[in-house]
Amino acid sequence: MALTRADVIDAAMGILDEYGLESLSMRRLATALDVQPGALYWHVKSKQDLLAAIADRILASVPISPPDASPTAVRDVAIAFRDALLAHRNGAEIVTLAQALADEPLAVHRDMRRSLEETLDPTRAAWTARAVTHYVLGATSELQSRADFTRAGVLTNDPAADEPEAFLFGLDALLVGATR
Amino acid sequence: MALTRADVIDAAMGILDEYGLESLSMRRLATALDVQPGALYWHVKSKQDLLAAIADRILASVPISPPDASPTAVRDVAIAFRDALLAHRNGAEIVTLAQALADEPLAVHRDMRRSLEETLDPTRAAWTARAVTHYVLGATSELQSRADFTRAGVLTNDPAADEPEAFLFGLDALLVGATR
DNA sequence: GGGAGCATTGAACACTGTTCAAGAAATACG
DNA sequence: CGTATTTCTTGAACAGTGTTCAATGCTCCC
Repeated sequence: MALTRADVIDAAMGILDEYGLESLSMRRLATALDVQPGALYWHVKSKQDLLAAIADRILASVPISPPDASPTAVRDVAIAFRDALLAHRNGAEIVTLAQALADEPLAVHRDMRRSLEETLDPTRAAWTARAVTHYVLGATSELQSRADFTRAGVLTNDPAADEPEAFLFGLDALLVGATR
Repeated sequence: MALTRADVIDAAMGILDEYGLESLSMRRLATALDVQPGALYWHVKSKQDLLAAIADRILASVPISPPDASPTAVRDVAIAFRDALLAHRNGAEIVTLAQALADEPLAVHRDMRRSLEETLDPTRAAWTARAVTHYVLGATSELQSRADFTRAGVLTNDPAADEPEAFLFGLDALLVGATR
């Protein structure tokens, strides 16, 4: 049976979760699929294209909040955003990369922005959504890269057991400060 | 005259500012210094070591706030932090990388934390300093990567002319929310 | 002048992403 | 059925990456 784009992305996410982003090379992916490296380029335009597809998959589990968003909708979305990133190794790094290369903002960003427009003017809503996105990606990136180093044994340091609490503190501070 | 570690870092920053991080390879750096690639490894342990040194240089211009820090000290430091990042192409990306690989927090982070301890308990001060660091790095990273794409012509989109205002809005929101 | 230590070379190793003519396999059509 | 067409894969190569290391040059001090 012939390879599918979905197969390629599936296999890529498998390598990602098991061995990490730094091990995800086109050659390794090809080997995992029992195929020559060149074959991948029929299903995927480039490695960046592949990473963008992976980012989409990672973010697919973030629910879209309903139009009649409650005041805490943004908070909930941000938490779901973080959870989605944490569900896959190097999730935050990949989404950060993909977001930087995309010309459209992330769906989760637009969602938060829309929710915020219920209580803020459009400009401030946009600014706040951007701030929350940066904060979530930054905090989660650091957490995951520390986890990577701890795994590799180069960091014996405990990777912040107070992280969930610290994350919520910063998130709430941002939201309270923006909507005060 | 023999090469110096400082020479290597100087040349690296020259390439960085003129051609960007993606062009900063050890071979290109060696060529710029009229030297074989292997010679660099006498002055620099690895490329990561080089990037860490560059990150230090980038952050060297951020002043250390005095011990008797005023209430707005954190805000000033965060602004100086951002300015330092913006002073060099891909500054935010490099510092993010270096920070992830370092086992000690950034000096600017410790500085903000110390200032915040004048008005917050140590735990919240630490959380807030981390949040601000993530926010500054995230916001500046996005700004600079958009600038990169605009330079390359792949993005005709205007890279957010309201950026300084948006940045300050998010920063103030975070600080007000954390110290309310 | 000779020796010690600092600095550089040149070549190689093991990778990386990507391209592309050529061929194989599957599908559609007369 | 056979042929033509599209879909997919191969194998090989290209141009680059970070890094290592024996051999060699250079400089400075005794």
